[in-house]
Amino acid sequence: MVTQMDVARRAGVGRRTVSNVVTGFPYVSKDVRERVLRAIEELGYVPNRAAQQLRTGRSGVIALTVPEVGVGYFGELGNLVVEEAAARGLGTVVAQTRGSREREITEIERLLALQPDGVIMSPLGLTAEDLAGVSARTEVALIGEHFVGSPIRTIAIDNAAAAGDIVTHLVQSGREHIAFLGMSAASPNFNQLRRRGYLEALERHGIAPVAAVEARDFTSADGYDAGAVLAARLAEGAQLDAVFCVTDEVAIGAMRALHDAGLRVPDDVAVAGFDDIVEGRYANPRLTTVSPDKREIARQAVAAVLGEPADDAQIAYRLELRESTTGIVQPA
Amino acid sequence: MVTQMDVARRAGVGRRTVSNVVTGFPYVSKDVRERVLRAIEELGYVPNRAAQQLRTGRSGVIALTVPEVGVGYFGELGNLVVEEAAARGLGTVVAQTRGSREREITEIERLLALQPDGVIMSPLGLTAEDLAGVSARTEVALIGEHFVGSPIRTIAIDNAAAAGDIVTHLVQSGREHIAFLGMSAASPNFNQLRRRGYLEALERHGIAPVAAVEARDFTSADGYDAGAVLAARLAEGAQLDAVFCVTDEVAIGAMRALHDAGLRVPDDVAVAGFDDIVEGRYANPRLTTVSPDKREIARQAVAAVLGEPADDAQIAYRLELRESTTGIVQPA
DNA sequence: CTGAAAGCGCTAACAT
DNA sequence: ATGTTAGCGCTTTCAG
Repeated sequence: MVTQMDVARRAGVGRRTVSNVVTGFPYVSKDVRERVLRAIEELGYVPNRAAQQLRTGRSGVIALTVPEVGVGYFGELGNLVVEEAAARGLGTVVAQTRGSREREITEIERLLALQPDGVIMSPLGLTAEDLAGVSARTEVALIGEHFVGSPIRTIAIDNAAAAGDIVTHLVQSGREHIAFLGMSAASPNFNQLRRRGYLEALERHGIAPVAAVEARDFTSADGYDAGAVLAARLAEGAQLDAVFCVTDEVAIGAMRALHDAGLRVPDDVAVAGFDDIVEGRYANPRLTTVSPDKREIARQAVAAVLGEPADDAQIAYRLELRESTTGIVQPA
Repeated sequence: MVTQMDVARRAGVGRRTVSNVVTGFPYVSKDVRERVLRAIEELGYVPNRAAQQLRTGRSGVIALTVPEVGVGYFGELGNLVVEEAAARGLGTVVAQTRGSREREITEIERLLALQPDGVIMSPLGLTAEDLAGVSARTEVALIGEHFVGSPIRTIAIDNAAAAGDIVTHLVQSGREHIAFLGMSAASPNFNQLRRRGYLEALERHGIAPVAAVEARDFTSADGYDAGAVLAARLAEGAQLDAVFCVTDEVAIGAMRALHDAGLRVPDDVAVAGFDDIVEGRYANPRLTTVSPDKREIARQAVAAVLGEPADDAQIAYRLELRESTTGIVQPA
């Protein structure tokens, strides 16, 4: 193994200087820095993480749990977190929890065993108590939804407000029979917030909600099934001209079901989603959705978990009004 | 932070003794061991990984790259590797490569930055040269397919032989027009091996291959599309009574397409897959497949990457003859 | 069976 | 701007 000392000898400098170069300490003459860099290159020196960690007390690794890795909203967010961490010279270890409390707990334990500097979570099944237990052991930041009453730092948009905005958009485009397509009351918090935003917005506009259609979960398949139910009700004469889906994936499934039932989106039924996943941008028709500033969420989550002072409490979002509600095709 | 010294003081023993207890050194009196354990418990002592690593030179972490995590064959295998490693007290960091060489390289770099004790890979796009580069930097074991001409330790079944066995099963159940459904020649090695096994078996039985149908990739969607092509050919009068699919996922998609086209499996067309993923066991009809001993693959891969002496070179497999080729329903 | 002590490779306080 | 040095927490040789 090549050590700092070897590099120092090769470059004809002190060990301290090598450390300075490696850690980016400013006061090193250009000439010396280059000599050191060359020696590092020639020797193939790689700093020993264990030694760094022992010395600094930081492992340079953060942990991340998401329900699904590499797919949909959390997949995109996860990649951004990994990128953001990498940009700060941090490694990221990721675990996929599938949203069940049990798996969330076992995966967290696995991650904690690696003694990361902090963990970013998108818990779906964990209780406030579980979270308190974890945050007693390491730095924690939550993304995606606020845990009511939890003191843990949380990075999220205002889900209810965003849901309200998109419902308002539907109303203003002349829709009058707007259904919510999501999970039931006993669902993750974000689902409830989005549903509440939907209900409150309708109330503000003096419009009665259409009987809700329940999705089992948040996959496209669930959206498809629920969309099929919706189509059947329409065929039976129910009034319906718009659907607000709890996530883009559900919306994409629902659009497919409506299409299969011979309905046109948005001519017969407008469809809106939430999260702005890439699949929605390339769906046919392109999906109207709420677009949270994911990069900013990732940035703040990493900052939060490193104990950096809080930025803004709330993350920005904007409406992406696309073909599935407007009928207007725009380039992706 | 609670250190070994704290525990030693609390238990009224030397530091060495604490270390002995923690590392499972045998010669510690039962009495002392219990005192130490109690002190550890009371103080909430957790050994510092960085210090351990610095001392022993081992990080206690292995890395794993798979094309997809948590889904299908590699998902199941990945979970088994994680389990196997955990049983040995090792952590596992996993990266998903999606099978492209580019992603494989970036993900490997990310993992290597964590300085794991070794890496287990299922490379799909890497060249032998890439692999040599990685194995120069750390212990490497390959799973899933043999890289021809690579000296790197590989854990795999005999893909060609297994493919031959399953084709022989099809022939012996009276099928005469057997198609291969997989990728083209310019495909990952395992695809080529399975295809070759198929061709050689047919030749042995004196049966001409049916014009191959090409799948774009190894997803169920690809299988569905290819299956639809097959169904169309059949409708046009082509001779076909069996399909051997390169993977279970492709087979499941193909079965769905055949079903949608009004064909019965296995009455009209028998379908066989490869890998024995759980979805196949619950598919309708249940899928005949080659079942590699995944647990053993995981075990040997972990052993190999830790530099333990080689076990058996070749992993066992067996044929799972199920409804999709036999017509006989058996409990899953 | 247990204690003393060396030292893994690195960073940072201190000195120059 | 660069050199000297202590010590992070642990495992392990060497003595007892």
